[in-house]
Amino acid sequence: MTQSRDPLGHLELDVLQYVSDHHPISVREVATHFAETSGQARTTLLTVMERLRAKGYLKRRKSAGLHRYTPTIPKAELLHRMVGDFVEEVLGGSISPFVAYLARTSHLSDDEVRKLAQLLKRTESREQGDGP
Amino acid sequence: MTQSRDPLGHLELDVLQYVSDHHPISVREVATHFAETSGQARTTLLTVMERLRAKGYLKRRKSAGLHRYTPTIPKAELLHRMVGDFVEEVLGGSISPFVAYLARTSHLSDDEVRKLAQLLKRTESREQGDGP
DNA sequence: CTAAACTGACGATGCACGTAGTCACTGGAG
DNA sequence: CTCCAGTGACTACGTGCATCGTCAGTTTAG
Repeated sequence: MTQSRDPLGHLELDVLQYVSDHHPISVREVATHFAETSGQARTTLLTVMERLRAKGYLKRRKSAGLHRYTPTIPKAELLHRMVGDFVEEVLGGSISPFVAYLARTSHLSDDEVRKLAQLLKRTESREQGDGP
Repeated sequence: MTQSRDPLGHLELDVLQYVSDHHPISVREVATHFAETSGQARTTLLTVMERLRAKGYLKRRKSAGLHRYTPTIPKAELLHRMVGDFVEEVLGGSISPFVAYLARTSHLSDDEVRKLAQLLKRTESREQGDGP
């Protein structure tokens, strides 16, 4: 059962994803990246990463005088959780809005939408998950 | 282009959706509902609804001594936006995680996943939207 | 070994949201 | 007309997240 998880803020999420794509990684490296792209200070990233660690999303290991961070769960799992949380909290457990979204953004034909809906029908109101 | 929108908090979202499903509706009615389900005070809902109005998600009209609220955009549009924002901000514009999610939660077969992925292929990296 | 550079723990500020109380206003009951 | 219940504007506070500065401890360059 979708165990309760600490929600993530926007930056926290970005950082977590970046770490997921580059682990193991040091605060400095993450900070450098975000300084260049969004302009935050090193300590901001340090704070965020520590929060992420406190929330259980990251772990770290001291090596050569500094800490290397790695995610506690693989990225695929992370994305899965986030999608699941979104479906659950925002869409109220229904994926229909997704089908509609996909239909619109990808300009599917009525027939394609029908096929898609049918393919996904069993998913409705059937939350479960997490293989090892 | 997905114009910038004020983000919504959890309660704001719930309220907006409830209003979307019951408009036009008064604060009292909304408050009664949330008082029963989640226990908030009337003024809390009033505050939230006014914030929602300030953000442009709701409008109101005085009628028979009180205000009736209605959404400024239809629910389908709202959901579409939220899904779009989620895909954009959290998934970085890629819907692949969704396909993976659907595949896992609905236990699609490899073949079904293949079909689904194919069906949605054109959507990848193709953000657009919003009719007038 | 000493000093410069780097690292991380803490503390502080600002804003958004959830939460709700107070108080003035108003429309309808008598 | 008067008074009460309902309504809404304002104000306020706690918490969470984004943001950094400071400062002390640790490495590493000379």
